[in-house]
Order: sequence, then C-alpha cells, then structure tokens
Amino acid sequence: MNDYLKELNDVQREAVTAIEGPVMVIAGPGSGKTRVLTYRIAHLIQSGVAPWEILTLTFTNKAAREMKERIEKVVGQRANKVWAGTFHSIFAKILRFEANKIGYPNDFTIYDTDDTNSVISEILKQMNLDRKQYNVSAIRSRISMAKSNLITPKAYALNEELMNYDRMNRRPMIHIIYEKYVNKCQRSGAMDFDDLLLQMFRLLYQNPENVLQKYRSQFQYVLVDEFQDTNYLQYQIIKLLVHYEGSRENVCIVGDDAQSIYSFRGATIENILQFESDFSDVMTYKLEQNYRSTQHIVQAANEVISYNRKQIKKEIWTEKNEGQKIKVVKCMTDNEEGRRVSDGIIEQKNRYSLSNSDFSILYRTNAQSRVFEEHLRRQNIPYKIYGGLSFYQRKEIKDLLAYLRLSINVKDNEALKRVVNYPKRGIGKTTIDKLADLAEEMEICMWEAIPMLKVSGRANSLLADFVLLIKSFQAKAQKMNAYELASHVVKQSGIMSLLKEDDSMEGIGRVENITALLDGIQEFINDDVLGEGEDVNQDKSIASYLQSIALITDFDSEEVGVDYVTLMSTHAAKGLEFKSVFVVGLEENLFPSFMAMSDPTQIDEERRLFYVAITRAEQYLTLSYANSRYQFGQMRFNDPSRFLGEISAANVDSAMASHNSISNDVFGAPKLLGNFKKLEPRQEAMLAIDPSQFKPSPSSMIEEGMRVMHLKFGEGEVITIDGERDNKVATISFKRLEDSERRIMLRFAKLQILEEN
DNA sequence: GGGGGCTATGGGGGG
DNA sequence: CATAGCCCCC
Repeated sequence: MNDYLKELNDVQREAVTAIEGPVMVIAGPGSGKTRVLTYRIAHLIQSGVAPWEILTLTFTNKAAREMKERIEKVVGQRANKVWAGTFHSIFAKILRFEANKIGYPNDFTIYDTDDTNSVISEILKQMNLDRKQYNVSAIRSRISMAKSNLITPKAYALNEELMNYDRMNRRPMIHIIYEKYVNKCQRSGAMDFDDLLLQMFRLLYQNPENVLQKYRSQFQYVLVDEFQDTNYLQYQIIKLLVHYEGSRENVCIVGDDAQSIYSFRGATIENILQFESDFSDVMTYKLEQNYRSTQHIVQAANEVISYNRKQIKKEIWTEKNEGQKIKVVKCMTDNEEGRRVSDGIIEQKNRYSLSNSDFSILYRTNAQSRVFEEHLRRQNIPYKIYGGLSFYQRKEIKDLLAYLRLSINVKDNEALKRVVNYPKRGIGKTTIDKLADLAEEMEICMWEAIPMLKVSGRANSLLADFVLLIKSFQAKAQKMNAYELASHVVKQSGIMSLLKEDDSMEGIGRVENITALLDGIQEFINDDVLGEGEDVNQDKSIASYLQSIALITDFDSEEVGVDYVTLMSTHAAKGLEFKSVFVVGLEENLFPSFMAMSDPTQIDEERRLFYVAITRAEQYLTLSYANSRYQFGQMRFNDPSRFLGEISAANVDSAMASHNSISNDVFGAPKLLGNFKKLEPRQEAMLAIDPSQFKPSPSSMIEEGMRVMHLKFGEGEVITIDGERDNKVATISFKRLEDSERRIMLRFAKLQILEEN
C-alpha cells in the first residue's frame, strides 16, 4: 500500500481510492476532509492521471493554497499543475481567454460590491426612484439571487412569485433595475462576482467554437470542496462539465450540511439531494470520527446542532479524552469582554504553555474586532485581523487601481467616475451627470459618450485633457510592465503630489499605502508563485494583476514565522482549527443576528454558524457575552444568546460562569457518560414544538413545582432549583424523555411557564 | 457650474 | 460611526 494510504482510516481510504464515477463525501468537522481531498488528488496523480486534468474548486483562496501545499508534499512539484482555486478565480482565469466569445472584452473589469452598489445607485437616480424604498443592498441581493438561479431579467418579469414578492415589499420595479444593471455592466465590459459564475455558465451552455468540449476533455476529474455552500448556478456549471452522454462522471463532492452557512448568497442544501438523483450509482462516504476536538467540545457541538430541524443523519464522535469543559464568561460591557478575553489568553498561555498562534477570537460581525484589538495591543499580544476592510478597499488604493482599470478597459464606467475628477481638475457633478445620462440614452459607455457631449467650452476642454491623460496611460500600458505603469500613473495623475500635501498621520499613512501597493505589484511581477500558482497562465500584465487582487479577501500575505493571535469572523474561520478558541458576543440580536430573528430558517443557519465556530476548537473553548454593548452608536442591552442554553450543563465549566467565583459543585455537574467512545444517538433530535408558538418566560419567574415547556424537550416539571441568582440550575423531568431529568442553566434556558403553582 | 461643509440615515456574513 | 445627499457660497 502506498504510504499516504496508511495515514487514513477505513472510510477515508475508501473515499480516496474510489476514483471512478460520482462520489459524495459527507464530512463532519475535524473528520479529515482536507486530508481526503488532497490524498485523493495525490492518488489520482499516482494512478497516472495528469495533474492538469484535475479541477478542484474551493470557496477560499486559503483552502486552495493549503490543498496545493499538501498535495505537493505527496507528489512533489507536479502539484502546481493541478487546477485548484476558488470557483471565482478559476472561472475568471478561463474567462480571460474566452470572454470575447460571449460579448465581453478579454480584459474585462471585475466589479466589486462597491462598484455594484454604485451602478445600482446611478440607475435609481436615473429612474427617479425613492432611495429609502429602493434600498441598494436589498436590490443587489435580489439581482444576485436571480443570477444565481439563472433567472434572466425577462424571466424575472414573468415570474409571478418574484414579482409578487417585490410588489409586497413596495419595490415593483426591481426587474427593470435588474435589466438596466445587466446592460450597464455589459456596456462597461465589467463582470460582478456573480457574473464570473454566470458568464462561465453562458460560455459553456452557448458553446461558441465548441468551447464546451474543450473544457470537458480538459477536466477529466472534478472535485468540489464545501459542496453545501454551492448555489444552483455553481452546480449547473459542474453538471455541464461532468454530466453528459458518454461522460465518465468523475466527480467528487465533499461537504457537510451542518456547516452550510452561506445561504444568504444563494447556497442551497438542495444541491446535495439533487446530486444523488442526478447521478446514478453515487458512492457515498460518511466521515464521522472527529480528530480535532476533545469530548466536551464534540458533545456540545452535537447538542447544539440537534436543535436544527433538517439535517442529514450523522453522529460525530471522538476518541480523544474528555478535555476541559467549556468556559462561559459573562461580562457587563463589550469593553469588559475585550479585557477578559485578552486576560484569558494570557492566563491560558501561561497555564498550558501555548503560543499566540494557538488562539483565535471569533465574532459574528467584523465591527466587533475593535475592542479586542485595543486590549490585545495594550497587553502587547501580537494579533492579526482577517477580513474587514481589506487593503485593496482603502480609498487611496481604489483611486489608483481605478486609473489602472481605466487604462486597460476605458469602458469601465465605475473607474471613470471615480477618477475623472480626482485629483480635482474642474470636472464637476453636473458635467458627470450629463455624461452618464447621455451614455445611458445612447446605450454606450461614458468614455465613448465624451466626444458627443454638449457642455460649456470650459468643461469640454477639461474633459479633453482628461481623455488625453488616459490615452497616454493606455499607450504606456502597451510598453510598460505593471509596476512601471503604476509608478508612472501615480506621478502623472497627480495622486502622489496631492497625497503628499497632507502631512497628518492619516496623510502619511495613505502615501505609505500607495508605496506598499507599488511594492505589491513589483512582487507580483517577480514572484512566480503568487496567484493560484498554476503556471498554465504566468501572465504578468496589469490586467492579470488587477484580476488577481479583485478576488483577494483576506490579506494574502501569510506572514510565516510571526506568532500572532488570529481575529476573524465566524464565517472566515470555516475550515480552520486552533487549540484555543474564544467565541465572543454571544447575545440575542448579535449572534444570532438581529437580521435573522424573525425567520426560523435563518435562525437555523445562525445555529450552524455557531456549530462551525465551536468546532474550530481543539482543546479549549471559551464563550463570552456582554450585558450591554455599543451597537449602532448607542448602548444596547441584549439577552444572552439562546445558543448558550443549548449546551448542557455537563459540558460547561460552572466556576467560570460568573465573575463571582462560585465553587464548582454549585451545579453538581452530572457526568454524562464518563469515558465513552461513541456518543449515544440522540432520540430527541426533533424539536418538540413549533418555535413560532413558543413564548419563553423570564427565567426569574421559574420556580420549583411549575409545569414548563422547553423548545426541544417539550413539557416537563421543575423538580428542584439550586444555585444562586445568575447561576440557578433547574432539574426538570421531561415527559418526552420518559420522565428522565435534565439539569438546565436557567440563565440561558428558554422555558415557557405552562402552569404555575 | 463646481467645491466644501453640514445633516440625516443606515448599520451582516464574503467571492 | 461612516457615507451620501443637500445646501450654500464662490
């Protein structure tokens, strides 16, 4: 047997070696999913498959990079030839060769969310629509939803369900906005993030010059990571590639329904079910053994996820020891939370000899990072924040990038609008509005409309100067490499001299950022491995550079050898693991988010997100919440998150439950099963009642002898209550569990009083 | 017609 | 708390 196969358990090995035909791997957290995927690729290569015949689609650059590194360890340099990357980056790369076949320039621009918002804003202005009624991000998400479901503007207008929904929300014109939006993007030679998928689909589906056959024979083996996060459109592309008459159907999907956290961008669990019916003889493997976390953590995760109604049956178990119980930290304010978390990190570092990189702080929203940042800085703990405002989102950077974008694609309206009067050159709002209106009327881009614009002689000559400037950049772009062009633009556009006038701290920072961007471009030119690494396309043009950064989300610079604490959103943490994890801000209206409160299916998604968060922890898990915090610029008071109450007292360390140090046996914490290998299957996976019928009573009102209703366990009787104030634990006998007793922390539990004493 | 300062509004997750 | 729109002044 090959060495690498020995490192796998039986199920993993079967999943790795079943290389022909459709394969589905359902993989719980920490079950060796990445290992299976990488070894499967290695195994394909060892079995004689050419690396460039393998297509691996992931959701994050990080996952793709990691996979390549791990394949390389097994098969060596050949790993670089595997097509591995995010859906968006792989398709963008292909579209850079093929876009001209479907009516786009090959040097198309990628519009980010800001660009998209701006296009929609302009449409609203031109249509004279009320901006309060027509909320830009609501429209953006409607358009995105339509694209992800392959609904064209025409089909949208004919779809009663969609139209009714819009009418109900008093936004009946969305279908027209959608149509205008699509046209505008097309005329600008621009694709938004959804277009990278949609245009890829169109390319294959319309099949100009037999391009479909080309990619079908190119990609003999297709692997999809995090399949539960794919949307309808992504699945249709996969099907076009592997599902056809005479296909060998060598497709392997890996996923976990319990970790589906992207339905807000159209991901649908239906794809997993659909996969099983679209393909015949699907080989299915379930990876249920968790190699990451200790028992208390695994148990808590199983408990939490059992509150969700729909799920594929599986039971995660671990052979690891019991480990530490989960700590719950109650704080008065968000500031105190920041302090206690950083104190907690210092304490754990000393007590368990951990290094900074063993820690992660996970939050629901990026805005929460600030307090933790402050306290970590105060304590001299190095940290790194992922996500949030990326380097490439900064104003000065976007300004410079807009010049570069315009130099290779003059149709790019958003770039043009951004720099036409930056630095100030006397081309004002009125002129720009006129230009935009004229372009819209003639159905051309703004650049092409300039010569036809009727404005004052002054505005006219100023515009002509601008055109000459951009034309000079265009000419230079032909001769210069990306770095030379960018340096030239920085000087000639006047950006640098403008920024240098400002000698405040921020101003100096902006100049440094511009310099850093130039360095980054230089690095892009010199470095052979930046990007996704396949040397299929070692294109060093400015267009290639712009494409590579358009799809970067996290700071791609993984500083090696630096020891820092990681701060990121729970979404960003998927696929990662840390010895010690702090999940913070566990409050109603925050985690679960206020946006999800009224919709049970969205609450389920928040719960899966919480499940993802706690299963990142290998050994130490700390959950925290604050009674009050600054939210939306004012003090807010939120209840502790319902998710805290879904973890049984047996897995929680009561000593930490409050800062009044209370002795450990307050809870009399019942050991669940002692030393067990496999968790008992939970019979009570289904909810007892419809959540919308459920009205929890204040925990202070719960008293011994009452009949109460619990969301999951159903009706029961309160036998005893022990503990004081915030640490009261009720022992309740539930009918549904054959009158067995459960100990529930009243502080977190949601109980409805049915019958008082 | 363009530029700068003030007020009002909205606020999630990410490729 | 950040950004967009609005109003006033040049």
